[in-house]
Amino acid sequence: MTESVLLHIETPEPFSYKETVNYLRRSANEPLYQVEGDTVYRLIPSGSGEKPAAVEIRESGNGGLLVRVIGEERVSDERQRGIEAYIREWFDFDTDLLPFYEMAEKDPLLVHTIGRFHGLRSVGISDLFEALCWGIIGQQINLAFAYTLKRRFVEAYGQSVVREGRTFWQFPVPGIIAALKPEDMASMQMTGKKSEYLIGVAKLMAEGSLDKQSLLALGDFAAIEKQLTGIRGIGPWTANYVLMRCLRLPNAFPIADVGLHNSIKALTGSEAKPAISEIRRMAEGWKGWESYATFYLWRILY
DNA sequence: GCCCAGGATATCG
DNA sequence: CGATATCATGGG
Repeated sequence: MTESVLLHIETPEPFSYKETVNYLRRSANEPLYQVEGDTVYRLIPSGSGEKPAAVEIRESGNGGLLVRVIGEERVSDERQRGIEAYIREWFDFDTDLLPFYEMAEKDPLLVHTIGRFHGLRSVGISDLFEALCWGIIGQQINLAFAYTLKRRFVEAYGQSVVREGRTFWQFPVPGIIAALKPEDMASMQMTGKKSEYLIGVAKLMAEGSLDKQSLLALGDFAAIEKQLTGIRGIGPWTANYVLMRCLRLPNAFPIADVGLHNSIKALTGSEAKPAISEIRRMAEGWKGWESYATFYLWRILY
């Protein structure tokens, strides 16, 4: 085994590592992390100029997470803090789940999910470009195919490092995608529209007119949503998906999501998928927790 | 072969 | 403004 450094990260209450890994395991085609047994491997970006850290994450025997930084014999305190902060954000450690559970206990749709997935936290997508691209890629196609496209996209335009025989992929940076033409992505079965949207978003980010910090600085939910939906290829669903997974706004709500509809349909035993107006009624008690409700409902089917 | 998929946009009435 | 057509490709 190569040299490595071990870090320990405290976990909040409640938190289920098992449910988190179950979520991460849902596609074997996920290119940005790998799950083997109960161990997770991925790259974690570092500060400007520094190379990303290749890490192995598992559950520590006496609570908490054990993170092994692979291939580094020494990791500065600052780098350690960066890795810890990344993981805390990825698994949403700073949210107090108890109010959500109190609300969900009285909700006919959510009550079953919070028992079944107890301790699951909303897994995030820290990188804005990745979150936007993943939303665009996932539009109107089934998830299995979406993962196939994502893998092809990452392996075609992303960078990778090899540690201990394992390949770690990094999501492509906007500058690379901004220089492409839609035809370049045709061979990976990316449709013309998706390619066009991906390149458009990449250009905005590469030229500096779109970034996570500026969006968050807008403060107001509606203002951020409006800025996103003003971008070609980003409608209400994608905007709310990104607000939820990347900007971590608790009231983000991709209400038009087909997966959400199918989960509700299954839970209610209904013949047909619910109308948007019905969902809006069912979600009246979710105020401030729409994002978590959606994440938990997704877990029923995916 | 058919229906559906973690939608968005353009167009029409 | 709300409804409808079109896109575009694989999964099951």
